[in-house]
Amino acid sequence: MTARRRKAERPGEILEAAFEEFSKNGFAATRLDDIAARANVTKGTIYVYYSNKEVLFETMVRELMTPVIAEVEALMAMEATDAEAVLRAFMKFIYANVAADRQCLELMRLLLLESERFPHLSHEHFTQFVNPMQLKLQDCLNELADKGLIRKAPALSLTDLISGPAVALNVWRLLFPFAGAIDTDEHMEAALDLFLNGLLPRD
Amino acid sequence: MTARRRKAERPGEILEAAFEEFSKNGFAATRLDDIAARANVTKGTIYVYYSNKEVLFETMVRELMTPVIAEVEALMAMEATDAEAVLRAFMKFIYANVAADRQCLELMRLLLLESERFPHLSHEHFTQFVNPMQLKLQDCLNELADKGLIRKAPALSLTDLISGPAVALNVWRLLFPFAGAIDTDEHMEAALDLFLNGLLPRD
DNA sequence: TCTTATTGACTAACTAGTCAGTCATTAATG
DNA sequence: CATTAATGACTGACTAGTTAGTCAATAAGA
Repeated sequence: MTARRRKAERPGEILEAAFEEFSKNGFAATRLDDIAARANVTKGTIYVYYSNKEVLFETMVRELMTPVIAEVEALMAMEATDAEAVLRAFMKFIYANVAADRQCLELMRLLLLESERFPHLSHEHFTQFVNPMQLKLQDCLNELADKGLIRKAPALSLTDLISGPAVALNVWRLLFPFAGAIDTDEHMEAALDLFLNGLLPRD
Repeated sequence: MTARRRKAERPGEILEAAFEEFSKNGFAATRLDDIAARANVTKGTIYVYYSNKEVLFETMVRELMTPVIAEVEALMAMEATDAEAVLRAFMKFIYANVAADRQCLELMRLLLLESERFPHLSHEHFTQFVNPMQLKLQDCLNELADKGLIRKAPALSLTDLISGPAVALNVWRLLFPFAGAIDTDEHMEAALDLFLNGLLPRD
């Protein structure tokens, strides 16, 4: 491995190690020496690439947020012609970006955890990801309701209900990792069916 | 204020202060001196009542959990004779214990936050509160389905979907306190209607 | 040889936990 | 009732340990 190659890879390796350590212990309880050890460097090296602990943390969290934000664009093309299709697309998107892998999981934990120290991180996440999606979903639901394709239910004004199952699944996994694994697709299909048809019998 | 009266009130005052500081900064980033200052004592006094920082934290969290656990008993008497009544009772209970006040809110944040350092706390919360409730809800849903009062939907095997809205509301408030306030009752009624009737039009 | 990534020993600051001492209150004594 | 002794809640200065951040020295590649 040449020195140049190492230099190109170091920042990523350090971010990876930082993710593991920060998501295990949170910002304050994580030692830079531990991150360094996990990345197979020493603390000094970290300071070559990141000016301090806070910058390292923020960079790491932003790294987690990037792929999420990129996908929002695609969703904006959605047309409200079929209730199930719209709902399925949104829920797929939400599950994929909230409850899909450990990185999503830990992103939420970190945002919750450090919202006091890094308030602008959750604010960014809101303006770049959550809010645009909610607004688009609101539009679609309104349009579907106007066309008579869905009921004019009180839930229509609370779009967060649609993302509820994915968020709750995430929290469940974070809080109770010892409880059995839940299949993400099954969870989503169940939620979708519940939202479309409700529990009361249909004739 | 006599010395004896002070002695009776100190532990509670310290717990109160500990709640404020810990929920603001988490375990590691909270200074005992700050807790002491908030409780209008000095650090030494804290050690008169609590043997160390971890014990103080655990005592404080358990204090938050007690009222929640006490209420579970009442729910166990529920009979599955009416779908809406059952669902409303459960959701009322869940919203009341998950999203009602700041203490519920912060309890969840703290459990999420410190699940690595204090795993037995979330485990306790699970066995004493979450799991009993889920089992009871499962029973009720099964019975309602057997009686034909609700559809045999896939959601029936995923009882966490029912608590989803309350959990999601909680997360929403923790993550995005800057977003406008959401009325808890309205939220619950919307969720209830969504769960019972679904979005698709009914004839 | 020269450049540059990396090291690791160092410091400066911070904080959990300790403990000898203070002082207001209460109880005992004359 | 007045004085003294005992109590125990509380203090705050101190120690010991930890960790973010620095920088002169080193080693490895070009």
